[in-house]
Amino acid sequence: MRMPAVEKRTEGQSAYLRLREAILKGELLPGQRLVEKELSERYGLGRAAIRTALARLEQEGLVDSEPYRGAWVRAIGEEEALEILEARMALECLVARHAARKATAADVERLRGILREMERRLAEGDLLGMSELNRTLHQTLVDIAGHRTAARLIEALRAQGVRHQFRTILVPGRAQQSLAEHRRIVEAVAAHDEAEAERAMRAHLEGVTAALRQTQGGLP
Amino acid sequence: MRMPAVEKRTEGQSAYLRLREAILKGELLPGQRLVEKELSERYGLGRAAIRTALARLEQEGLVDSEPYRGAWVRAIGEEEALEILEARMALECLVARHAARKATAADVERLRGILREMERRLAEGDLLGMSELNRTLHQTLVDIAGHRTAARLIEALRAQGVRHQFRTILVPGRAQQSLAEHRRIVEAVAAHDEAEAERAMRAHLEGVTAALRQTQGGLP
DNA sequence: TCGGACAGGATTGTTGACAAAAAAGTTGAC
DNA sequence: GTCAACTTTTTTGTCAACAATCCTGTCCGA
Repeated sequence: MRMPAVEKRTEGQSAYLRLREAILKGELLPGQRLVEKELSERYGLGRAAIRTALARLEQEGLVDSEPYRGAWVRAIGEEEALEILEARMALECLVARHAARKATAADVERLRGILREMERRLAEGDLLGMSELNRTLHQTLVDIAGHRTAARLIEALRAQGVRHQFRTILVPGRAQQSLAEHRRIVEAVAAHDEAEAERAMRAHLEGVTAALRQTQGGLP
Repeated sequence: MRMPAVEKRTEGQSAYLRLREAILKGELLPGQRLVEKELSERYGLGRAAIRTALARLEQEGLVDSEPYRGAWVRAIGEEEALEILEARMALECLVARHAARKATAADVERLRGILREMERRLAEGDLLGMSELNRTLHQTLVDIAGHRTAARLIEALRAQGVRHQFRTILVPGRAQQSLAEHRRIVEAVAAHDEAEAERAMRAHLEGVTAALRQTQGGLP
């Protein structure tokens, strides 16, 4: 599904993007029923488009459905959230290796720029900004790696795990630690050291996992 | 999408399963146009069901489409085939570790049973049977691991890579090597040795990768 | 009081028609 | 023969209506 600029989108494409975003942003909550007629009215799109979008979102793991009983936002439990992190770890280590192999000087500059911005945000106490840059840094590594298959899988996992991961930013000291971990990854990539890049990525995601375990039971 | 027994399926579910199978089996070829009306007539299903199935298959990576221009079976090139193997390697190593941690005596017996059957097939020169048992063994490891997220991802990757992997069975000596590699995995799982299970799985999939490189350019 | 039967309403699944867009074919000028 | 403009055909995208199924509430009998 090639995704054109806004003006040229089909209703089906708009429906998919808007519902996906609503789920990722928490406007549509885990367990919430997704009634076609209601969504159709809310988003001003036809029912056929909504149905198609729901099918797509279901394949992506964000929605569950049953014949004649409808669809709902899939709830990701604690156990699955950890599974998602483990799968991400496996794939992001692969990406880190590839990025270390392929990074150009410009790529490294870009990564270091993001690190500097992260430092700035941390100094301002802007945890949300940090979280957003965290994502930007990971996405940049994926871009540098140029491993499309891993990129696709990581994006789907990120979408599924986003609600759980969000809360790790509230763990005291996690932001500082995260910055140090990211710096280690970037320096390994800059040095074209594949094994160190993998170890650094693994350590980082183990830190995320630990933070997640620390916040278990406390969904915002 | 809970998948009920045949009698209770919606047309949408039937369409998805039948089209998916047709793609995996090579009845619908890479690059082939998937025209809704034609598929509707061929499979005796409504156009709406076909549309929904195509959307699902597209999310799964088996189909590509463009607005107003239709859908086609996605062609997986050599480079992507290797990417798929790399991503599988990352995830199947994770699975091997989990299987090594969790395997019961009954699980190990089951794995050894599959190995014995593979030996039988190899002795008979039945490469197709070997290939099928190869898949059974991997699936059994995934079952033992009980890591649903990895299972889902591996299944999608398998579906995408199946056409390329199929030709590795024709590489001289690959079947014998594969059996030895599988045996090493099973024994590591039996010994609850996570690190060895991971190493054995990595070595196995590296063997698959090497076989694939050996056959490059020669799609059947 | 409790459980089963039934009706009505809500929602999903399907169908067929029409709108919109792209692909293919035709025609005429150079 | 080539190319551009135009027309026709094919196919996808959308819509509204109807069919099918499930859920909920009510009623009645044991």
